[in-house]
Amino acid sequence: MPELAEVAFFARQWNAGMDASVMRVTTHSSARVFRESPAKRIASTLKGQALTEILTAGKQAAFRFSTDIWLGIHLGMSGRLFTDGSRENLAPWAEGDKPPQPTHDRLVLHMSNGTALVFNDPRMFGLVRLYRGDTTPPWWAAIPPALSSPLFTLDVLKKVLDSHPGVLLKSLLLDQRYFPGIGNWMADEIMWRTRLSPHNRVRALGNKEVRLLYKTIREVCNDAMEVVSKSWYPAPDNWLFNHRWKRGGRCPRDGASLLYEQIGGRTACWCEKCQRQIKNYELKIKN
DNA sequence: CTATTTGTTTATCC
DNA sequence: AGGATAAACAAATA
Repeated sequence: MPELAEVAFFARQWNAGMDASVMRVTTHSSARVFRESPAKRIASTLKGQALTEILTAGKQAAFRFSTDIWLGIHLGMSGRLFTDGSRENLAPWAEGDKPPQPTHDRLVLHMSNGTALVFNDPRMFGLVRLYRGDTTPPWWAAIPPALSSPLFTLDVLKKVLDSHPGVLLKSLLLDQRYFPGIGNWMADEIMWRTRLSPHNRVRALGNKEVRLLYKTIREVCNDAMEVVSKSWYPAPDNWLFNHRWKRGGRCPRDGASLLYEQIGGRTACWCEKCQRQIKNYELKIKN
């Protein structure tokens, strides 16, 4: 579930514990999410420390305690953050979906102000890790600048594209080394808004497409943050987003049936009618 | 029973 | 070397 804006939404839930300190920690200590940092060590380190800062970048969240303790959480495929008070009625599952089951709570921080901060992850592809230091952890500093920041320039994008000419564009968009926070739905949304078929390889893009891609990446990130990170969904109906989940969906632009295909190991949803395949370089030469 | 899933890493092959 | 593919991780859902 969680991509850029969903991660930001979930991380915000833990604001309820801001400035309070950790009284008690409960963990599902054998859980795979603790594969890098043992649950016991996390629990003993956090005890008595105050939550002082919440950060998100890409698909990752970091919680700073006191001054030099950093709790990093990656939500993986099914991870969620909430407080015990909102377990039943938080927006992501308020309408119909089952609330998170307590048996899937992997880490719970019982805070001095009475709130409990919960990390719940049924599938356990998520990751919890701990770091001590005066500055952000190495794995945090390694996350590239946000795609919405001034540091992500057209020139940066061009260099990334130049370094991977043979890759499917959609696959490249999923690469967290270059596009932090973009996941499967955002990548499909970007491809759809640029009217480029997911079968296009990077080298097929001309200058015009690269500029359009740049604008669209930023637009989708900004839209997602604007709509999702503060109040969750629904998304506007003129996004591909609303139409891509159930098979049989139709393109909001032209009403054509959406296609679902495995491309680059992931399910791509796209509209054959309005998303075009750019003629490849070899064909151009022959013509 | 089957196949599917909003993520990532690793192995393997071409 | 660069890139594709499958598998692995684990659990719910259709």
